[in-house]
Amino acid sequence: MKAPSGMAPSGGTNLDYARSFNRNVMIEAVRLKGPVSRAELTRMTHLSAQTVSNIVAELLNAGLLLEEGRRQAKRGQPAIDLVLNPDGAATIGLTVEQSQLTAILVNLVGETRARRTLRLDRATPAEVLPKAAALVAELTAITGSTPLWGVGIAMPGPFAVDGADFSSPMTLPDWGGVDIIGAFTQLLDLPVELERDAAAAARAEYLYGAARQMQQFFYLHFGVGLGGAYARSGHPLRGMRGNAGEIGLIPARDGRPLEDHVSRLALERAVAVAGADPASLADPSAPATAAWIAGAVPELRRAICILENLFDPQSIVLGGNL
Amino acid sequence: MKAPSGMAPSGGTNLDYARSFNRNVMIEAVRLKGPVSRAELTRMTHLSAQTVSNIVAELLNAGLLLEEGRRQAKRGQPAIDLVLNPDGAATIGLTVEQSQLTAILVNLVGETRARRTLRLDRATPAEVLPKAAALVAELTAITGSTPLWGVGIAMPGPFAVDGADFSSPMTLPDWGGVDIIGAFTQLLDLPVELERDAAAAARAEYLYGAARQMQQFFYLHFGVGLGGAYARSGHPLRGMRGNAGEIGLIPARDGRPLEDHVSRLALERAVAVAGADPASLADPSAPATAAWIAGAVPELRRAICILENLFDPQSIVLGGNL
DNA sequence: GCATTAATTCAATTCACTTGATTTGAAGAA
DNA sequence: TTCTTCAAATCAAGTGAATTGAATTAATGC
Repeated sequence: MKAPSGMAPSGGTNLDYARSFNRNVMIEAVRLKGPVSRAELTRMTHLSAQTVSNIVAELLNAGLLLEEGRRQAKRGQPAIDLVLNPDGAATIGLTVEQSQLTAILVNLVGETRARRTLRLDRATPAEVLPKAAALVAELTAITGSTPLWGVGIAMPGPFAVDGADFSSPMTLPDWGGVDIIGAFTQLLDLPVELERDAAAAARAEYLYGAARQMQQFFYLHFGVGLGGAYARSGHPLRGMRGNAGEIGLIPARDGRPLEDHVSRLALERAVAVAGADPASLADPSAPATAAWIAGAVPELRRAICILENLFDPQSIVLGGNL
Repeated sequence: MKAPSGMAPSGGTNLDYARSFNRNVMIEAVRLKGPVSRAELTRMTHLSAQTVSNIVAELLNAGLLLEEGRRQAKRGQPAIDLVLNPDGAATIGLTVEQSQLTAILVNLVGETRARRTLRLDRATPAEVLPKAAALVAELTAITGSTPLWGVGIAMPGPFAVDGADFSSPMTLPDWGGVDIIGAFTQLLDLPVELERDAAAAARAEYLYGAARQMQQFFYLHFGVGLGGAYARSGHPLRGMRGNAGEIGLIPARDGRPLEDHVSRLALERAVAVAGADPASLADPSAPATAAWIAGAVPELRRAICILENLFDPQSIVLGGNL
């Protein structure tokens, strides 16, 4: 076993890699296609029946799969349905925001088993890293004997780019030259993945939400700002610096960032300027809100047209809190 | 050997697939990194030295690689440089345009060894398919004993979409419901790949042109219209229907497609409207041309800004004939 | 009860890659 | 010249993930 786990960018395959690859394929297949039999997995993966049988036995033994009784068949031996064991493994999701830090413990079917939040004075590395370690330790303690696969970190985008004046009001300060993945990996001693908030949300939609089974889609994330991510087979397009999909920063018709027109921050600002009651934000019939919507919709429509042409996605999925 | 060549969308791996995968990796490595030694390939691919040695022997034997003499080293046994055998294999590129059909025979280092062109009355399947078969047969005859890997077909984008009114002046008529790849595969009895013209051009830039070694880039294709493609590891993003990257169709500030402002067709139209000499098209100091440029540049700048934010590419590569 | 059908498993085999030891070819030192 | 050092490349044996082909299991339908 010489190859690093994962696989080098342009590296070759070996038996070890093929092995773990096929285990992943199998787990993914069960996750996506609900209850399936070994025979169905054989047809889906193009592996031999024997191989599927062996791998399934292994995964059952590891507690990742469960047998769910036989199906009523027409002819032949009835199939045995297999499902994911919801608590066969867990992952931790860590969300870093401007003024708070959230950690959730998620099981294999996307259920949140625990949640912890801490307020932050300012989301600097010095403040975030130790607090994150504490939260992760706390959640790890809960897992007990169920294996913990790793930690997924979501941070507001776009990521700062050294040298370039490439930022938005959403970008976290003080993370400029930091090797974020490296820092967290060393700190937590667990596999770590890092995504922009919108990309992380897109993955969640693919795994457990509206975009399940969607081969490819663009996810529009209405948060405080406006983010987005294109995902194929559940993997968000990252781009050179992890900033692909930042639709909030594309120029609107007036040349300002789209985010200035279509986002919660924009709505809040519009309502404040109109001198309206901040409580009326969510009320589409309030005059200030209605006026804002009238202005935002055409901009959004234009943006969606751009997305359709540049990504040709199967679907555009909307999410966030707006 | 049960798995189909290539690999099923979500299929598993087996020894056969790993084998061909590693051969591909090796060829790609030699192609990209110029002359390399077996030892360097070992480090690049993370395979064992023995495996690399075996595969290289195989590829030398197949005539795909050549040994290029020893290198002057400092210590240790000097390395033997390996390079691609330019004529170890060939591929055919087939370009379908509105009124002509072009086939080129390309060797492993991207040199065109032969070119054939036919005029078309109209690029319908009934007219294109037999003529394409004739051209391919003609070029195949030239190859002699060098293996022919397959045919890459480039067609103007966007591809027609059934039902939707999703087309541009560039789209070929009459190809609506046609299974293009299937038709050509059956006709030519060779592996066939199909891309939009811009995507095909992007692949060429990656393989032999300005984007060599570029992990990811957006390619802007100035043809008659305006096309584009985002490519990662040389593979263009295809989208749901192969139409991803169609930047010519995104709305400009006035709501019309960008292509109406930035393209050769737009320039021709502008010059014609101004009543200027069509020959002055290429002269940037001609008044009509200069006026057109002044209008097109800001639109193009906006588009590039959109690309930067949506794809976060390493670079934007320009190509085409403008 | 017996043939039929399909899912699953048993037993033996295959083969791409790895490991560990060895050989090869050159530079540098005695 | 001869020996040592170093790195590249190869030889020979072994590993293990997957495959193949035959056998087993569990239901339906006659």
